Amino acid sequence: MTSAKTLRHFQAIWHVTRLIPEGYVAGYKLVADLAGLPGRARMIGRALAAAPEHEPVPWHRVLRSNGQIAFPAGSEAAHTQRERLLTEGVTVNNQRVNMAIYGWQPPLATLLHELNF
DNA sequence: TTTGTGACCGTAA
DNA sequence: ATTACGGCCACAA
Repeated sequence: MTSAKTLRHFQAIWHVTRLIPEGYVAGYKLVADLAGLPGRARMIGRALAAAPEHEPVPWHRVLRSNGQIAFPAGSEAAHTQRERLLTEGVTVNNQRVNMAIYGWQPPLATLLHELNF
């Protein structure tokens, strides 16, 4: 199973993901950075896939840094993610979201707190 | 143990 | 706009 260390990382990732407001999105890199895992964006997808159901995590608000839905186009997961985003008012064109419009900018206070400054 | 595979990213052609 | 590469690392085989 997952080591204790990995579980702590996953929990940090779930925590950060829950900070993303409804109607906004964030890239895997930003989530990794805020979770204290710089350079380890690949870990985010794994963590979100393993997110507990009873304490929901808004995984659909996490995209590639360029705004693309990471799941293969046409896949079931990509469909679900698009649906959830549209429900929250986030426009999706061609598997892609305009980050300049919907990209979440963490407040400075949040940055300082999450990065332990 | 080693290897291959991702819900990735930045850089450089 | 696209492709290629190297870095990243948990996980399964």
